[in-house]
Amino acid sequence: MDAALRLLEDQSLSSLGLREVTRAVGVAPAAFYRHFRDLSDLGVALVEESLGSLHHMINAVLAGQEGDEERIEAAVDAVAEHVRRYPAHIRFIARERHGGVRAVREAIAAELDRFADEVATAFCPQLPAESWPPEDVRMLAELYVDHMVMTATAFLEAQADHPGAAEERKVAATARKQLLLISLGRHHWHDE
Amino acid sequence: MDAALRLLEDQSLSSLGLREVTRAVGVAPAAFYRHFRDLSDLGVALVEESLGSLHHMINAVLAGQEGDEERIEAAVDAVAEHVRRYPAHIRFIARERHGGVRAVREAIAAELDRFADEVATAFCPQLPAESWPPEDVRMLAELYVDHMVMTATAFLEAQADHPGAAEERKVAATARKQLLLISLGRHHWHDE
DNA sequence: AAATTCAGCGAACGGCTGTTTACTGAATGA
DNA sequence: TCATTCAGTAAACAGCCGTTCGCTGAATTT
Repeated sequence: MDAALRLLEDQSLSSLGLREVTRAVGVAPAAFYRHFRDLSDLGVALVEESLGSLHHMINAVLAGQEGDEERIEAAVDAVAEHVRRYPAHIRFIARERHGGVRAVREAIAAELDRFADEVATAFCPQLPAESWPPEDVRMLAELYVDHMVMTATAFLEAQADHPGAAEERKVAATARKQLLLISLGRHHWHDE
Repeated sequence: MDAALRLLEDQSLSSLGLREVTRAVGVAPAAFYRHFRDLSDLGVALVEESLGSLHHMINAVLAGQEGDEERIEAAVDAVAEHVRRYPAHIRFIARERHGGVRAVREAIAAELDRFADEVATAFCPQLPAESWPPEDVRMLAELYVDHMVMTATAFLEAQADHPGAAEERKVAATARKQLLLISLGRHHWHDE
């Protein structure tokens, strides 16, 4: 799986060859079948590995009980740190989220749906129930999850194009402002 | 290009074969080289075709001088209609935006940057200049562009999973609410 | 009318692909 | 201790891949 992740840094899963993977590991092609049925099978395994670590990070941020701006700061920093530590994982997710392998796409979509559930239940107690019906909470959670993915890929491109930290700081500043803007909207939701 | 777009509906560009394209057209493999140097060359041509039509649509919506909610309605409807009309185009963009072919990724990023420029200049006259420095206008424009792409791919998945119009209406409702929330945040930007 | 560009042709090139087969030796468990 | 699972092997299979070559006929230009 590590070898595959490395190869997937500059190609997509649907063009990855089985032999290519075994060659990178230093193993006979047939040995692949001892571990995976398919390349798409390997793909869904990589989805679980890649989104598992992100999952822990998200929960940690969600558990913090700070105010709006502190939480935004913590979330953006956590995403930045995660991207710095596991760039290949999140590159894989960004690439295959709409990629050519159906099973992998569906695995990612299901996992991101679970993320949205958790964000929704984390935000629910903080929102006045009379102006936040469940479907509105859900739409807010989806906005947050999509924005997180968006921000993560922006960090990725920043560190790919420009190893220096300048571009990275610009991405962080933009992400913070966008989250602040969403927070403002959230506070004025349904108050005419 | 039409044949390639058709083949790319269920695979990504980096796994598309030159012979595969020529076979779909009914032409000898060597004929490909009369039109494109590479498959990535074909890719950037497809980017221009795909984002060109979207471009016109966006400008039409931006030119409309209605109020907030009317503009949101018009924008979401226009995106929905566009996805219905050119699903393969926008699927291609979603897939290759973070795909395995560098040149294509860069072409898409450059084009979306131009989109953000246009959104920024369209919104600029409506925003009080004292609370909206240029970089804040830019971050707003990027949020809108990313949300548009996000919404378009959501429509795509809705019509792929469920040919009926029910799922599609749900996506539209969510997108409208998210844009409304962003509008609220925009109106309360920097007013403590 | 002659010359030139153009798009396409068939054939060939070495090289890489996924998958199956039967076999091997080490680790594991009863 | 003996049987079984486990991970890996080499070899072979047919088939597809991108690319190059010289040639052809139509369209276009001069």
